[in-house]
Amino acid sequence: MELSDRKKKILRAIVDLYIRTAEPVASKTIAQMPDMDFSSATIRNEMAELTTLGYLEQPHTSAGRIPSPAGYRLYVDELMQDYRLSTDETKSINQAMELKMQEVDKVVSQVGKLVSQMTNLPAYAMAARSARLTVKRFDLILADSGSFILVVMLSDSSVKNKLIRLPVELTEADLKLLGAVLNASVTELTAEQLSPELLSRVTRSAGNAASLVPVVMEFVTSLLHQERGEVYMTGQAKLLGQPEYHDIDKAQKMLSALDEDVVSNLPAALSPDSRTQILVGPENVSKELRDTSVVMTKFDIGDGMQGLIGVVGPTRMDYAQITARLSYFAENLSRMFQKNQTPAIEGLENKHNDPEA
Amino acid sequence: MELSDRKKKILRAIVDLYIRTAEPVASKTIAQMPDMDFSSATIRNEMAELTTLGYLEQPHTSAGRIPSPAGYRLYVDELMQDYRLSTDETKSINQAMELKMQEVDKVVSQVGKLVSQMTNLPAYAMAARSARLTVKRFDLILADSGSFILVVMLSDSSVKNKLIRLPVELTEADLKLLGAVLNASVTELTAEQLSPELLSRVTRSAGNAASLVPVVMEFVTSLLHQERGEVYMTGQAKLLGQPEYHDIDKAQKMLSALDEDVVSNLPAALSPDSRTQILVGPENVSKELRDTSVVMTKFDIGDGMQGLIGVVGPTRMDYAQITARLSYFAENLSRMFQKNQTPAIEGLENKHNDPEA
DNA sequence: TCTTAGCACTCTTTATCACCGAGTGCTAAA
DNA sequence: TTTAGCACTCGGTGATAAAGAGTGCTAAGA
Repeated sequence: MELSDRKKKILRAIVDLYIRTAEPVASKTIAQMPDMDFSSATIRNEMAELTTLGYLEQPHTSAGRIPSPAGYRLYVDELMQDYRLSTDETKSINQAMELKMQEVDKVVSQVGKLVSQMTNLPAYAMAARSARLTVKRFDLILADSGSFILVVMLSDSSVKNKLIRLPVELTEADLKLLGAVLNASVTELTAEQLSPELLSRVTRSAGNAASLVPVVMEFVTSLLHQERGEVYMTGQAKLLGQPEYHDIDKAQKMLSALDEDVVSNLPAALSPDSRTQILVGPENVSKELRDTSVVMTKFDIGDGMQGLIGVVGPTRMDYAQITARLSYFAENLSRMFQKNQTPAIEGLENKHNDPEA
Repeated sequence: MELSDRKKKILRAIVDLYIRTAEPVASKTIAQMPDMDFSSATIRNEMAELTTLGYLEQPHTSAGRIPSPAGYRLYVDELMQDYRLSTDETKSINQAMELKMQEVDKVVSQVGKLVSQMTNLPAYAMAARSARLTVKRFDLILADSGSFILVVMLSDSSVKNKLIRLPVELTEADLKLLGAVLNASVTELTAEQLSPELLSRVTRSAGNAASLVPVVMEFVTSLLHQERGEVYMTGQAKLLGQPEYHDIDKAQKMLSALDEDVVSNLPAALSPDSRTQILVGPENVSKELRDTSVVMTKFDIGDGMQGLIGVVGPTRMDYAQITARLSYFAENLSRMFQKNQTPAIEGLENKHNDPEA
């Protein structure tokens, strides 16, 4: 059932106000607002109905109303007004980005910090690899005594390497053969296309270097499969400033959940189609976080890679503003990475020499 | 002035108890302890003296005593009894390590999480490179159209690489020459030994590839200089469980300080000689953290690299236990890395393709 | 001279109670 | 359908009292 325009107007006013004040909103307060041409009694009646419809809640009899999760949902979907960034804001965002992005090594963690600063909320950032990732090219360099360096260039132009010890004595020619075979058979394949059948075919063609094939292929598989890197989370303390977390117990539950659940479950919640997504309260990944919401958005890093930034805050957060800032930030990032052309993020996954290698 | 044995005994008892209960300790409570053969009145007198000497504090007239920072200092330096890990504890630590360390990519962040779990306190972890780091070997691989991959093997056996675009057309032979020059002149040198004079010498010998030398050298310099990687911090929520942070304001100040100061200032506070270090309250890096202490310890990763793990907690933390666990953990880690021989941590610094490269 | 029992004093904590004010729901009138 | 009016509910505040914990000091005892 569709709400009347007046109900919507009132609901929007209530959510707007509650977001600003964090206090239950009274009918009188609404009635006094400039373009509300009804008495408080009328508003009261409407509020009573909105309550039975499930869009508002009442902490106790003699308090005002606060939005319910359903109320927020309706608000973010239909009611809220677009927030336009002021030029001051865009300027300060741009400045901060230029300043911080110099430390290019740590783009992802820096991005997180910036977002947190900008929104005054805890933020997380991560980079995710797409399933389309393939190997573009292999190189094998004979290093000193008994080991070689495997250099793998990926389709996103990042380069990974691994030092591998030789189980048997091999000549440079053996390695060259292996390299040729790999470049012929294993390039341009996505993770899914790596079959056991392929493995045995490569092994057969690899001559003396056959014993190396499993190690190499395992490395490749791990590179292509690894879909996300480290998740960075900062600014948790910012939450404690919000009135909903003045109750220490809640604050703690909340922060623990942030540490554990959010970080591991969020990426899964990201729908493939929309860029920006808002998870309100109970729609959230963890039940602990009933009064916590998440706003997240994607940005492009380069071929085959995407980044994810998001903030976590009380359900009563300024969705319009936060969403606007986050999107602006993401657009800027995408542009930066596009301009740099060579994909700037690399080493998001740390390469590694396994003990058994 | 040296304290009498009895004063020390009483002080120790008070600190021990306060660490357990977080409540001011009363004379009567001490007097009732098994091997205290004095009346509460006697204890009271001693406590009064310990207070004037600055080892104890009194929240208000009719409360018991709590240790002052000086009291804690004395306690950790002289009074506290070694905590011996039970076999249960060592077993569970070992298990956790085996389990978690499989995700070898993320050793450092995993280490942090583990330490936090083990101590039930916020923990941080980072890896630091020593100044002794040198380049062991260069390789240059001509990649596709107009770019090549620079592969650098460092003295800690980690391998770094960078994709560099060619400003001019170069042949494989040109690159080979450059590689030979680099391997002859720039290997085995620490960051300090890289001089401008060296740069020009290399440039002169590099033939057609001379224009590449600055880019290459800049990369090398950045690798050798970069003394520490990302600092990982987890488990902040654990602090909120501690009674000293039931005051939200304090909690927030504390957590903000953790985000900013600790992470950036801690490494500086690490003395080169001792392995484990305890910073009590005001000795701390940030003034905000008067009632917060830090315990940190180092572990060896491999030639030229060290790791740092630490926990942050209320001044009233169980130093003996925490120190014991941390040390055990660090020893285990050192052993792990030693066994693996090829240094397992790599990619702590993310390699990167600069836009201008 | 050192120890200890006893007691007055201080200060915090907790409970109780009354009161105020904010806000609602309902009724009746416009 | 809207609105004015009013009774009712309930949380918040502040004052007061009572209880409890612990100390410091004094004076007696070893």
